[in-house]
Amino acid sequence: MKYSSIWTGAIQMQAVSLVFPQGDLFSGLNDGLLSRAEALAAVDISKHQSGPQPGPPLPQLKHDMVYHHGVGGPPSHNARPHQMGHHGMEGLDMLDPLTSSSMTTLAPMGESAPPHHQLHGYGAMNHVMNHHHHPGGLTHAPPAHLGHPAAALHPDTDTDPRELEAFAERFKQRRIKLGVTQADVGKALANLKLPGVGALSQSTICRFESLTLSHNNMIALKPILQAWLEEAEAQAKNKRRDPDAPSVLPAGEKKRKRTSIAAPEKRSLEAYFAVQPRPSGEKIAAIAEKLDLKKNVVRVWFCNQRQKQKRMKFAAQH
DNA sequence: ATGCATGAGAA
DNA sequence: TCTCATGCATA
Repeated sequence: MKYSSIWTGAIQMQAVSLVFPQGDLFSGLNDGLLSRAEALAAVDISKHQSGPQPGPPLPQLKHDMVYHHGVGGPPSHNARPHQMGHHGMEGLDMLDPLTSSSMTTLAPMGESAPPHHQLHGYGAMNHVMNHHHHPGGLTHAPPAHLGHPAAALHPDTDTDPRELEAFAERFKQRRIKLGVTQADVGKALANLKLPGVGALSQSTICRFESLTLSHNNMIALKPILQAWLEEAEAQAKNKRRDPDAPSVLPAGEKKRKRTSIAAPEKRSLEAYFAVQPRPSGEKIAAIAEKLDLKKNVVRVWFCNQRQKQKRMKFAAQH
């Protein structure tokens, strides 16, 4: 068995705050520069705030809060700046995956150019497309109710992060009490037959409970899950359940293969991300080549990374 | 519980 | 092309 921890040796070292000309690093995109950017970024990254990007206009500069895992814990959120796998000196003294190109560590992503059939077979997708207005930019601070509660009337209460957090917590507990799994909830949602609401995956339910969804997503899902919870508890109370189980398990669908990015490459990507969260297509291509990854893989990685930043899990928000 | 991915819709 | 909501696959 292999139970290797990715954070190979958390070599601690003083965080050296290096300053470097960011412009040069990416304007050229040379091997050396890339490596250097990676190395420097790896050390300097402490907490980047997505400031106004010089490139594309960001119409929806929302909040980007720190997140951390460690769900399942009490509602007490801990404030803690997230940190990536800090490794420090590899780029400075040694270990430079880009230039030395001796990354013989592992390369599980063997598919160089397979007939990528992107089918993901599964024909019951239902999107809870809700286009709410954005929280405006921040995660908090409901204006001011001038006196009356008005609980379910306006978004103030519904969008309150603390309310969501509280609900998620309650939801999880009661769900467990009912002896229902996250996957069960997901499927059961379809049985609720609420307009536009179908089944959801275990992933989504899990993320809801752990608040690892975007603020808007949380808000959209809350009423749905709340509805399920009430229904489920009602049935549990009556102790009855009609044995109608449509278990129409899909026969055999093609399996999607999950490419896994090795630790060294991942560290590089994180370093690049620290200096430029939104690299252009060309830069992505260059990075992909350097790391010997498919361009699409790199692109998607950046997309997902950006999404992560926007997730909930407001640590020091309130 | 979370990493990598898809797809629709917005820019 | 990016964002956003979601999901499959997997640690």
